[in-house]
Amino acid sequence: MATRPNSKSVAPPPIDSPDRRRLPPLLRRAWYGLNQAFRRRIAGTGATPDQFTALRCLTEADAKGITQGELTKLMSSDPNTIASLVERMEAAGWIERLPHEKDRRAYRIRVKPDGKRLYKQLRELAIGLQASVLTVLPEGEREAFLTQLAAVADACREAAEKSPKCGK
Amino acid sequence: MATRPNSKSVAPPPIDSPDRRRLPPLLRRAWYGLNQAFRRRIAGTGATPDQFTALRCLTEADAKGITQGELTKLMSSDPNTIASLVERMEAAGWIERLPHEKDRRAYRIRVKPDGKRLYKQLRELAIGLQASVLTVLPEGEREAFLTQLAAVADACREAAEKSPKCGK
DNA sequence: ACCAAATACTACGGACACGTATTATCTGCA
DNA sequence: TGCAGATAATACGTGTCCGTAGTATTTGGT
Repeated sequence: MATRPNSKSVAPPPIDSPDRRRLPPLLRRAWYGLNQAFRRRIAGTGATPDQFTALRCLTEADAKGITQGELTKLMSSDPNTIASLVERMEAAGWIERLPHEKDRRAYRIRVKPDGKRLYKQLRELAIGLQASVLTVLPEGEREAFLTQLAAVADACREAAEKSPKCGK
Repeated sequence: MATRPNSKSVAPPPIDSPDRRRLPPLLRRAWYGLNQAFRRRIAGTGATPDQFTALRCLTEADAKGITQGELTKLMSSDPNTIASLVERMEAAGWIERLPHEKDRRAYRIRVKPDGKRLYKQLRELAIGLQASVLTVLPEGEREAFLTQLAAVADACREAAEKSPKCGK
């Protein structure tokens, strides 16, 4: 779009609006857009995007069941959030919390049959959505893009961990 | 790390975990990480990341003041969310809502002096954070990455709008 | 001029993000 | 062995995301 109106001067005079070049708004737009699209597509199943993410993490992890703390890390989330998420999913009958055999503080979370069925169903929709979104990038660019995004994501996480609630 | 246990077969056997190559988890990790890092860095100011985003949008927009609907689009957000966000910011004395001169349903939102001061302060922190995150990409790759991310973000938004709350 | 449809916002509610504080349990170390 | 500190969850509160529903106002077509 748009020829550049005034190639200011300096080195990076690439495009038009300076707004389309800022990382935070772009990430915000991408994440909320993707999330909203997925939420609407799966609305009929009674599940939410986060619940699907949890099911995916649990399904791909050790079949013995992982703890809430491990799920927290896998989902790049927060212990408090996971606690209530897991509570709702347990109430829905998709997962169960068994006592941990070596640590009486923790649980082992397992996906129940209903949860497995639900996951299969959601997974199809998720795959379709991701594919349709990624087609906006030329085939040859996708891998490199995802690699860069992974590097950025790690940098974001690291930045977050370096500022823990006030200088340590 | 790990050497690959069994390089299954096919063409793209690039890295290890297939997990690091999925768009949704990467976006999630990047967005939440960035958001959390920023929230912690600005905790002392009493503002939240979203409130900063709103201040930025309002500041960069027409000085006459925009409506909540326009702010909703600028923030890739939702009318309901914006309503409560604006309510809190008005209560904090950072913005004001004036009657719109042509549409009695709408407001014109303006940034008050306190809001402008706050914005300047937050902006410094935001710039620092964004810069430090982007350094993980080689200088020469950043522009292309942001361009691709913008394309993906638009695709996500479009996907969301194509699934409006149940087939239209 | 009139009315249906669209639009700007509000009200209410469920789900999530995440900070702080508390309880129960585990671990490391003297 | 004994105990401080770390760790797994929970409880509670504020802010945000967003769906549904309702009110006030504007717009477009007749």
